[in-house]
Amino acid sequence: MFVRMATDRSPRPNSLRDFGMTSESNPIVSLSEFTYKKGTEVYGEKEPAEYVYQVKLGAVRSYKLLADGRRQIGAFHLPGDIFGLENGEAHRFTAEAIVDTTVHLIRRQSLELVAKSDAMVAKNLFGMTTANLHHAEDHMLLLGRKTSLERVAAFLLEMDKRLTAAGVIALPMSRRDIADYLGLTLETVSRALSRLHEFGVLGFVGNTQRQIVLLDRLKLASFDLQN
Amino acid sequence: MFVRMATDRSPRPNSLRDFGMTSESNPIVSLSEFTYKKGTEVYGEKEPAEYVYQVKLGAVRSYKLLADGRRQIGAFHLPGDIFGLENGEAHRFTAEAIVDTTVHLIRRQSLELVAKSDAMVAKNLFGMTTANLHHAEDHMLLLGRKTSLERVAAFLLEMDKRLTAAGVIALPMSRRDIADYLGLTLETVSRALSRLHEFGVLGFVGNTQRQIVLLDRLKLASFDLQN
DNA sequence: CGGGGGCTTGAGGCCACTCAACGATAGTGG
DNA sequence: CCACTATCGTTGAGTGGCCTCAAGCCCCCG
Repeated sequence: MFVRMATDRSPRPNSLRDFGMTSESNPIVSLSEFTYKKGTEVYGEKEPAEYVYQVKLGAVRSYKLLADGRRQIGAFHLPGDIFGLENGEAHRFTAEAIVDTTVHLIRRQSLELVAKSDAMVAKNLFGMTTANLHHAEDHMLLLGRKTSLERVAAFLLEMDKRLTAAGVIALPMSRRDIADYLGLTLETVSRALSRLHEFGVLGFVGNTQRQIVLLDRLKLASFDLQN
Repeated sequence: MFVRMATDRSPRPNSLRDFGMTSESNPIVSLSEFTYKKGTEVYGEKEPAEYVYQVKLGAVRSYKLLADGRRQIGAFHLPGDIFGLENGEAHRFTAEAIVDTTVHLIRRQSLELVAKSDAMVAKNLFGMTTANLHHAEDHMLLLGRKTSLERVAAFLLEMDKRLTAAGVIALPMSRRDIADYLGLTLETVSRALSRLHEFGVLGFVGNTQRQIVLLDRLKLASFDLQN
């Protein structure tokens, strides 16, 4: 953890805008870039939260483990997403790169410093925490009360919104990751996808099973009972 | 909803301290008191969030429903707890009084006004949202990966921390409420409690099944695999 | 071209759910 | 104060949805 290779200083910290900063307003805040190899840890649960991250390219999973190895993924972080933002001292999840992933990172300390004087930044940090809360609240409903088919349908709809390009959902994560996100086993996820395929709701692109095209978004949505 | 009887103005708004205000610093903010009868709705999901609430006496459940009636309770609010705090415009859950419940309520508008000028208050609001997020994160792990026995054990340990008086856990909620909180059925909850009783981990007080005494807290904790 | 990881599919098992009966309790109204 | 009723909780029997275990295929990658 925290084994970091040479990083290049980003000359134009454009994604500071996501915290509510323009490049002119706060040229003090340093923004670094770093690439994690597939499967490596970005930070561990209960480690001190020193940085906040934004995915530039790739994908990250945030998860908790039980003592016997059972895993619950709380969220996937995709390009543009900010993760690792904590209010307390330590991280609440372990974060791992699902594929080779490039992130922007910013010292938490400097971010807090700016937030103290810039209300706009503080408001944006609050908004991000709120968004995380909303996602967790919706996910509790899924984990507590939805069937396997409903969970997988909901997952596809979420991914469709978040990472579809050219009509194709290019999933970066494995069936096991999906299963641990949805509170299922990988076999159950696979079966649910097969069923949706049979129903003509989705199709697979090429030879890989990670590229999915939604053929009938409306029908898919009907499998995920909304609240 | 929002059928409100005569409320008496509280002369000493002592619980404003929970937002980081002393009674001297902000005598402007009005704090009302109101009592909801058992089973009545405090607010509904997607209703505009006009007030923030603090439980003075009683208990409240916050839940989401699926279209077919499946229910997921996200949290129980017990005396001292603040609930209904939203960043967005609308409530994310429906809130109902589990038993006759007295709350303090404060206009959201006035709270936001104070937060704008008082950093301490703003920080406390942020902290409350963070606490809610942490609870939801832990609950995702429970709902996604724990067995029925582990869930019930975790529930008892949570309630033990939050509402034990004189060594007795006086549960305000029914088995159905517990089940909908834990993502189980009421029968499964009942069976789990019976098993824990057989194991000598807990006992029931009196004739009611809502008063529980923990006989072996350590053994109970061993049933809930920690992460 | 061999090895390994990822995915699918099948067979069987088990844990939690469903359905049902029953007792106890609390609330209601005569 | 006592039926009457509704609600709550427990327990049993049986079912079923998801899990477990296993085999086999495909693809990637050395």
